[in-house]
Amino acid sequence: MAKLTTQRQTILDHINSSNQHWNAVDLAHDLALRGHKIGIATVFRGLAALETEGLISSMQLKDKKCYERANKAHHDHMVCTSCGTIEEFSNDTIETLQEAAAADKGFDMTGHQLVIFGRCTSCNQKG
Amino acid sequence: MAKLTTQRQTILDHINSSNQHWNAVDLAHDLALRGHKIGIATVFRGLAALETEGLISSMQLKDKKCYERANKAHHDHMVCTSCGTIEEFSNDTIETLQEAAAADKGFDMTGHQLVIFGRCTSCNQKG
DNA sequence: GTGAGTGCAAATTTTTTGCACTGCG
DNA sequence: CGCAGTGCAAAAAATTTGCACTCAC
Repeated sequence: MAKLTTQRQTILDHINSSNQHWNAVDLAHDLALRGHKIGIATVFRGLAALETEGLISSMQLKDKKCYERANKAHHDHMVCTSCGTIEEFSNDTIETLQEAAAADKGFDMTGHQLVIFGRCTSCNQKG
Repeated sequence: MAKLTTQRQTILDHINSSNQHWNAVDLAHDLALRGHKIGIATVFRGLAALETEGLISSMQLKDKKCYERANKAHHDHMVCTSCGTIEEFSNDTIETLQEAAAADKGFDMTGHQLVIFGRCTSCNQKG
């Protein structure tokens, strides 16, 4: 069991008190703005430790890993390619079909990642 | 319309004549082994150009972009976390449900990425 | 000769690592 | 003391970019 140090507590609180998806760099920057200067390596290691403990979850985008609160039901993500907004959605049928597809190929499925790209409602309205 | 130079032709032929998923670095290395030394930047630019022309397709993993032949029906990927093998699968129902989920959120869906992680058959047998 | 393409090396970006140092039990 | 955690700076790894050079039309 990793230690929940002051820095990690700060990181955890910040993630828990927001509904956003944070990547290490942005989170470190935002914390610094609020007076919590934490070394970037500590943020990376802290996030990994918190995820290992199950205190936060993550999703991987091509260029960065984003962390979010853990107390949510499983869901997948929709990313707006225009403004970067991340929305969540879930569909049990899709989940089931994925398992079936894996079984069909003899895969012992351990996880999956489904990301839908597109333009969100507000970006669409802006043209 | 980009030019199909000697280098790009070489890259294209290599991808078309194999059923594998290539990332730029591995492809450049493999081509070099076969006597086709192409600068890594040229490989990156060539792959991007070929994809723009629709001559090859790609999938994005967290740490690298993999290119494959374009003359295939749409499919998603299953990646073995043990040996790195990439298998393909497709499921129309999943595709449809994704569109429905996007529409439900008011997203103008432009693409998606579904990757299933797990252990492939042969890795499972090895224990 | 003009513009796209090439190759090399330097720069970028995200994340990891080495290492000396700090803090708590 | 013993050790996990921290911070900084250097290292990795994939990809991009600046720039001089080459080549086909």
